[in-house]
Amino acid sequence: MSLSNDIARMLMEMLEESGTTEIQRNELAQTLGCVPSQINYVISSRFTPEHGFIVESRRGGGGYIKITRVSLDRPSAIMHTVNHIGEEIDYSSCRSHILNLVNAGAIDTKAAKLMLAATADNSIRGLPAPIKDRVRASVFKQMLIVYNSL
Amino acid sequence: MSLSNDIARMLMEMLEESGTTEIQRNELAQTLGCVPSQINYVISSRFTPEHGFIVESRRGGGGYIKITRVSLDRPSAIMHTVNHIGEEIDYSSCRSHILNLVNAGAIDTKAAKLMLAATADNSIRGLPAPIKDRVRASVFKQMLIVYNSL
DNA sequence: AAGTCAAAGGTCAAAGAAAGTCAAAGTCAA
DNA sequence: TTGACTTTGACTTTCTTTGACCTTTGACTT
Repeated sequence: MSLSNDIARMLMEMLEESGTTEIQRNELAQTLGCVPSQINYVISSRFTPEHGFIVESRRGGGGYIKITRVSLDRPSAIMHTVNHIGEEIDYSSCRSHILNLVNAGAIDTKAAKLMLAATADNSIRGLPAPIKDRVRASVFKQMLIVYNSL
Repeated sequence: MSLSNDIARMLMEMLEESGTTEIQRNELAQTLGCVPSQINYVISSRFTPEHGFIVESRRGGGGYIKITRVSLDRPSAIMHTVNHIGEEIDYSSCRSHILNLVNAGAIDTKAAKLMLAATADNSIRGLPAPIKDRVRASVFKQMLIVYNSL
C-alpha cells in the first residue's frame, strides 16, 4: 500500500467519529515520517469538494488544517452534480462524484455500481483520452438525470 | 504449454479462494520471468466480461490490477446476453436486449432505465457510428456483468 | 501603530513508480 | 503459407513522493 493511502485512511478514521477533524500539518507529517507537503497532496487528491469534504486552514503560529465532511440534501444533490460536470470528466473525478452521492444518500449503491461500471475507462475504451472524457461526461449526466426522474 | 496459459492458470488459482485477486503487474511479471505487458495481454484475452470477469486497475505508486470473478456457477440470462453482444451493437438492438431482460425478470426496471440512458445515442455522442457502436457494446457489457454480480 | 520574525501552512515542478498501448516480430496449426 | 494467437519492448499516461521556495499569521518589540 502507498503512503498516500495510509494517510488518507488515517484521516478518514479521524473523521469517522465526529465528521470533522483538525490536524497540525507538520506534526502529522512528523509522526507519519513523511514530508509535510505530502499531506497537501493527499488532501487535494482525496478530500476535495467532489468527495464531499470542505477543507479550511490557517497558517502561522497555531495554524491548522480542518477537514469537514458535508452532505448535500438529497433532492438537489444529483442536479448539483449534473450542473458541475462540464463537457468532460476523467474517471477518478467521476468516481468521486458517485461515491459522494452514495454518501449523501442521493443514489443507492446498486445504481452507483452500474454508474461506475458504465463510466470506467475499461468500458469507454479505445478512444483518445479527451474524447473518452467527453463521452464519459455525457453518459454520466444522462444516467444521473434519468435516475433523478425515477 | 504457452506462457499465456501459465499466467492465466496462475491468476485462476489466485481467484479460486475468494473470487477476487489483486496483483502488482511488475512484480508478477518478474516472478514469472516475462515482460509486464504480457500480463495485460492475458487479461485482455482471457479475463473479459464475456468470461465473467471485472477488471479494475490503478497506475502510479501503489498501483495494482484487480480481477473479480462473477457468476462462475449460475448461467444466467444476463451472461447469455453478454456473450451474444459481440464487439459492436446499435442502439435498437441494445434496447431490445434490455427490454428482453426486463421481461425475463433478469434485471429490474430501474437498472434497465440506467442502461437505456447510458447506451443511448444521445449519451454516446460525437463519434462516428462504428466507433459509437463499439463503445456502446463495451459499456453495455460492463453494466450487465456488474449487475450480475450485485 | 508599525515593524520584525519565527512558526505554520501552500505551491510547484522534478523525479520516481506503476500500469497501459501499440505495433512489430515470432509461432503454430489448419 | 496464411491467419490467429503470442511474445516483446519502446513509448505513454497516470499517480506518488520529495524538496526547494513562497505566503500568511500572530506574538512581541519599539
